[in-house]
Amino acid sequence: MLSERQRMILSAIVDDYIRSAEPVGSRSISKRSDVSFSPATIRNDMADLEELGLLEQPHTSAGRIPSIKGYRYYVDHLIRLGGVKEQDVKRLRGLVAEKMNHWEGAVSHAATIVSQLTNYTSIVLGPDSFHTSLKHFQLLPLTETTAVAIVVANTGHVEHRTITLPEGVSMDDMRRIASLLNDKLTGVPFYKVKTVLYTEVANELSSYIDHCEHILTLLEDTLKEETEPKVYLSGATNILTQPEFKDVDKVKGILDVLEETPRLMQLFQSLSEGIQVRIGTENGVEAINQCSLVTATITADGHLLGTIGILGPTRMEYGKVIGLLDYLSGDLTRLYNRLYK
Amino acid sequence: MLSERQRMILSAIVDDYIRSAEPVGSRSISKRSDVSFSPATIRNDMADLEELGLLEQPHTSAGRIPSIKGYRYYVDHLIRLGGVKEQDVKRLRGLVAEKMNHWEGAVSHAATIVSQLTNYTSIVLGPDSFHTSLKHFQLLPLTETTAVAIVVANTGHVEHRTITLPEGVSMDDMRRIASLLNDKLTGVPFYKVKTVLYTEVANELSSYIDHCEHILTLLEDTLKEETEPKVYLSGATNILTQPEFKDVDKVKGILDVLEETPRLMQLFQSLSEGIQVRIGTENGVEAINQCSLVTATITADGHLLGTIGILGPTRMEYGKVIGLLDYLSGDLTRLYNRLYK
DNA sequence: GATTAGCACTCATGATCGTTGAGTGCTAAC
DNA sequence: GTTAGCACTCAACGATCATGAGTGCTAATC
Repeated sequence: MLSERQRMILSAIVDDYIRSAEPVGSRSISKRSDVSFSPATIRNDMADLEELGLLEQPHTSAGRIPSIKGYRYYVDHLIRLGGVKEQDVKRLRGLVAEKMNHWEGAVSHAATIVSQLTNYTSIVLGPDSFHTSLKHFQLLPLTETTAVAIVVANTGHVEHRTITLPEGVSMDDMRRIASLLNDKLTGVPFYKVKTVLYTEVANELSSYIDHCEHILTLLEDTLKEETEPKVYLSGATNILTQPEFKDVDKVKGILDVLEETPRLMQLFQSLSEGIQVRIGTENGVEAINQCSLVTATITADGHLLGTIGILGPTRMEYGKVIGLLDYLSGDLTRLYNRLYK
Repeated sequence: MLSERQRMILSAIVDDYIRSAEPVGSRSISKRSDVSFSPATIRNDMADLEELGLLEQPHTSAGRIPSIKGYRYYVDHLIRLGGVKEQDVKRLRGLVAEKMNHWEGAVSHAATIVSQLTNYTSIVLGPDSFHTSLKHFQLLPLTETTAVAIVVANTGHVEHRTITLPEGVSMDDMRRIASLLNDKLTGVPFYKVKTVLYTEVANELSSYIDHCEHILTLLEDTLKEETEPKVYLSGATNILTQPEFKDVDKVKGILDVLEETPRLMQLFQSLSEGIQVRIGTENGVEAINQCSLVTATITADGHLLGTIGILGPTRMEYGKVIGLLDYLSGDLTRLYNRLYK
């Protein structure tokens, strides 16, 4: 149980440290206009807060900085959400503007804008395979033995792949296969596609084609890429402007995670709906122990359409970021409804 | 005119500096087993080489490092091309392997492998609009008022975009437009598409549809994306392992260029065929004054199919990199021929 | 005339050491 | 419970100095 004054002090220390990136001393807090206690009083409370694990001291004669637990308390109990600035609203308006008729474009554009407005890194995930289904499958011949397979999802996302026809399978065969796939698979969610492929489709296919397995593997491969959500990244280098990341080696680890999509996806595992904040080690990824990730899900009638994440130092402007994400996720939901309803 | 000994000394300094990243002194050269001159002699030559602008001295009592002009001379006259190592060949083999039947996949995979083998950053450009043509155009309805436009290039590259139908234009109209486009545009190189669109297509279109201009702009927009070559980047963070880039601010500038595709493309302007080396300021881009870029074009019967670039510090292992690119561009050309001939 | 040994000189690097000042914890007074 | 006072701590900074790698020059040697 924290006293009112302790809460105020913790809040002040977090705010100050977020601004300055330097340990905060008792004197500088007592000087604030809204504070009427002497440094000594504040020191006592600071010692208590440190005992509770909410503050840390880099060394004996330095001020205090928030611990991860301290940030957590701040985010859960003390934070004041930042409104979105007038000028920022204007830029975001563009996303739902009349001319924007391209979901993927809007989403990736959102990533860019958010990273610019916050000066952090933004990571945006497209819809996952649980909530997208196959809309259309098509084969376009390129040469006599190659063709482009095109997979369209109900979100308008398109994935493609060049395939080489197996020996003994003609382009005509493939055309028939394509139309069979459209019959059987249209409307099927992607996570079920594999099952349907190996039951219903396999059955019919085996009746008039021999090299069944080979073709099925080929098709499965082609459809698999759709299963993984698309990732849009923006402002990856913003982390370099933060004073606590002046050290190249620290930064390397973080940028490496950003560069490898699978490791990046790991960060987004087991997120619940709405806005979520993960501070430092809470992320469970060694390399970004010193970063926080704020995520917001975009949903329309129960469907997860995507996730927006903002990655910055633990010393992140949580209030501003959460406010922005809250606003943005609403905007994107509206856009989605306009496009696909 | 450099004497034989001066050439040998320059070569030794470049080699040593590439390895160690530290200024090279006269003594360390004279110690090499293949050198039989005293440090004093070497010092005299070093002074001459410095006068010629081929070497530089960080400060009076330090050894010499190559200047940009020095690297240039080295690359043009002294370099010994590195063969490709057995184990590296094995990894590259995978690219042309039977199972690899996907040009874009191979190209992006090549980028990854090269960046790993060299520890530099690799940048791979897909075919540009001068050498690709439209293979197929298709519209797939998503909802009543939206559709996915899919553009397939003769390389197998696919670009897509969700469009909202203009008022008063039915899905049937669009279907007719799509079939008209396929008639008129199939086989047309992308750089000519815009012209054809506004002459031949516009003519016929206006005869049975009113809102002609709006639709044309929409189509032009859709096709435009294909005009810009795709960029694959890999190993962007490798630059962080170089000792001369321990400074975060230096690195930020470089990574920023890599993050923004248009600025990245600027680097590839006006490249001639074959392998080309651009050292430091020769790149003409402020932020990467301290980097070198080695590029190789991939061509098949006169068509530019792509470009592979390797970006590293000016202190780059030119011999190894050039050898690797030479090998790789041959491999990719073979792959292309197998896939599309 | 080219090469080399010898030597004085330069200068970045790194260690040592005292100074400074921000900040703390404790005690005693308010 | 709050605060003034004070001794104490310690990172950061700057000054000073030793070290040594490397140079340029001169004079001797091949």
